[in-house]
Amino acid sequence: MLAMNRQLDNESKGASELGALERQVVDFFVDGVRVLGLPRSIGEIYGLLFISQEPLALDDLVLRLGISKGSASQGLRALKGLGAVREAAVGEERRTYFEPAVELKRLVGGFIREQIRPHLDSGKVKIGRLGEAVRVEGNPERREFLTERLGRIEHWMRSSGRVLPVLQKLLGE
Amino acid sequence: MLAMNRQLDNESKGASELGALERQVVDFFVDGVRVLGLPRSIGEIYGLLFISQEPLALDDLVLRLGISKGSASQGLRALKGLGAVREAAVGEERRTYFEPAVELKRLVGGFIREQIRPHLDSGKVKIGRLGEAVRVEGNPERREFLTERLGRIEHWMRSSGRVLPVLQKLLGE
DNA sequence: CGGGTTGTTCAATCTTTTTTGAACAGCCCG
DNA sequence: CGGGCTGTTCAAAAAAGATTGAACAACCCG
Repeated sequence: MLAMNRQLDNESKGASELGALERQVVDFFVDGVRVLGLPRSIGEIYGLLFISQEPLALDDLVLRLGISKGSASQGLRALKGLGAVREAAVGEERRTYFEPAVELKRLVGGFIREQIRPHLDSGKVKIGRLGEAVRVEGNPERREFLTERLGRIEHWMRSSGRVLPVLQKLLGE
Repeated sequence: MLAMNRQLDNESKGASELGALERQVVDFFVDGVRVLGLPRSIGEIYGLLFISQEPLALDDLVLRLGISKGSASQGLRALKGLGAVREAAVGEERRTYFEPAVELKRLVGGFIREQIRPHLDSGKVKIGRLGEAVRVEGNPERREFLTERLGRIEHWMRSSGRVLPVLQKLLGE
């Protein structure tokens, strides 16, 4: 019944549309996440949560952003995985409400953990395999060159690995 | 005529195909640039240059990677813009040859300059405009909330701006 | 149970981005 | 000039990626 009132309100009063300010904030985050290689819907969801004073449920996102239930569900999952969104403790309702994590440290940490680390790690594996290939290279001059280049990549990866924690620390303030 | 010989050679001897090791390195970079949100062809081009002892010309890339002249041209332009590739001084030939920049510092610097900075800057502009919208918000409680959130974004952006130079320095070794 | 509500999954569809290739601009040299 | 290279541009095609929506699982409560 409560839910129905909410729905009717939204339909009739146009509360489902975003205000100008909300639109701007959402767009800001859409741009933001694009830089990070994440899909638009994720930026929209996070943006709306970010500018909402109250936690929102999946249906709110669907209604106000005009996206599908599927997108909202997947977007929320991804955001939870990144630690960018968490479930909010809201009254006795059955549905779950979400609120944004707003500490830069946490956001950056989640992104590094989910998006950067895995790539660094799989990269290390690939480079390891490459080492084999280089060792069996016949031509000594070529082998020396390859060794140098490969060593350089390894060095890059080590540097990157060392930099990430520093990054997190610096952004933690 | 020379060019024709080259082509015949490539067709007949298969010199145009990548060896196993080259293929692996190219794939490694394809993955790498994808993380950065750059297209596959750019990873291929940089990867092949990286593992080649000699500088390569546009036609070499087309031939060996099996990509179109258009892709090679655009990819090289982007890589030049990033400072990831430079023209190599090669004998008296008319065509221009390219070699990779292999210093992490330079690569990261170029990426920050071309991809990150512009987004940070345009973000700042957008947030500035948002400030206006917040100041005219009628409801004081809402206005206070918005001010807090907006301040948080501004703080994020300042932190990010401060971190970039540190990043570059750390990766410079 | 059974109907209502909340949320998930995934094949099909739509959108966006990348690649292609043909036309062309510029240059060099006979 | 004119023909042969080298490289660029950009509209069209292809590929990659995101979104939709309908089917379905899981729960809750009378």
